[in-house]
Amino acid sequence: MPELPEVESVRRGLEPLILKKKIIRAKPEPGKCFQGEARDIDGATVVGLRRRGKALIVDLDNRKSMLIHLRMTGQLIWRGDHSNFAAGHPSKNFTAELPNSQTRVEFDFEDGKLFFNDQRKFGFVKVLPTEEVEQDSFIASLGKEPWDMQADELYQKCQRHARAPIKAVLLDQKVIAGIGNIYADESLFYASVHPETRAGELSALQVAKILEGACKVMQASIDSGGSTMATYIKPDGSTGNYLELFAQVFRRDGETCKRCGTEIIKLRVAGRGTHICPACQKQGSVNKPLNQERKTGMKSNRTCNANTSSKNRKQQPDGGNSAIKGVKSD
DNA sequence: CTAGGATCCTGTCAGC
DNA sequence: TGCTGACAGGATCCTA
Repeated sequence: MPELPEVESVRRGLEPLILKKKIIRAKPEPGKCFQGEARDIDGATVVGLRRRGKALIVDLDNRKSMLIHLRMTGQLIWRGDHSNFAAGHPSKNFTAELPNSQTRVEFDFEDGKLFFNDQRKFGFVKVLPTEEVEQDSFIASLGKEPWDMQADELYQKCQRHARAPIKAVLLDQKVIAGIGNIYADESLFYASVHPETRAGELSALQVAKILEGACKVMQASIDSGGSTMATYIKPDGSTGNYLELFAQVFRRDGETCKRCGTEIIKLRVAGRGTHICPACQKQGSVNKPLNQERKTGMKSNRTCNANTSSKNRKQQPDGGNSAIKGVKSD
């Protein structure tokens, strides 16, 4: 499920491949996945690739732009004469023969083809005048990028959504842009906050910690390439899960917490599958944050908090570690 | 106004 | 083996 780091990986990966290149022809499949006029793209040259939240914006030299949203299962796959690149929702399409049944738009360039694939048709490519991109209803309503947001600003927004579970607030793109289900879970684990905690009950310190977690986890994911072909297809040709590179809780239910060894569990919060360490993220522990800590000293859930200073926190637990669990290596 | 549920869509997988 | 239903979850729409 492409979130901010995945879209940023798409942007960075595609930029050297299609910037200043001419789109000879756009071939959209009929349906909602393509909005606007394909002929506005034909013959245009790409002059910029931008990202806002989870949206990718491709600017063309004819004052038109393409607003691309991958939603849940979208992918952008480049097949060039001299290069290949794929990113977005990891799937067999990264290496499959294209176009296929999931191809929604095909862009013919002079030296390659770009495929917009989307299994579930939730994503879209929208062609509109460049000057109208900022006024697009989705773009205009987006909150700030995590790294542009101050902790107290997020705290104020939490107060505004005081009765909503913090996870729902984090997923709200109007509050903060780019966080999806994966990074919401990871950020909350980082901050040792239970996802069902009402946003208004969080201390300013906890909100700051959540924001710090979001920035760190997403940055680490961007640095490792997000869900690109390179992270999905292992060097030996087998398919792995890019989440293994950084996920502490997401989709790790049944496995043990890397901090305390407790079994990760899955629950449903805000209508989403949600993964937590029940020991590190205790519900209600937020109601008495500081004074209880001071009184009782190191409680069990406090030990999980040990990585306040990122010093002892290794970026990537790679190197043939135990994180590689269900992946068949045969 | 907010919170929460249904909706869109298709492929996968568990269970019968 | 083959069918059915639950599930995946980003954003929007609708309801209370």
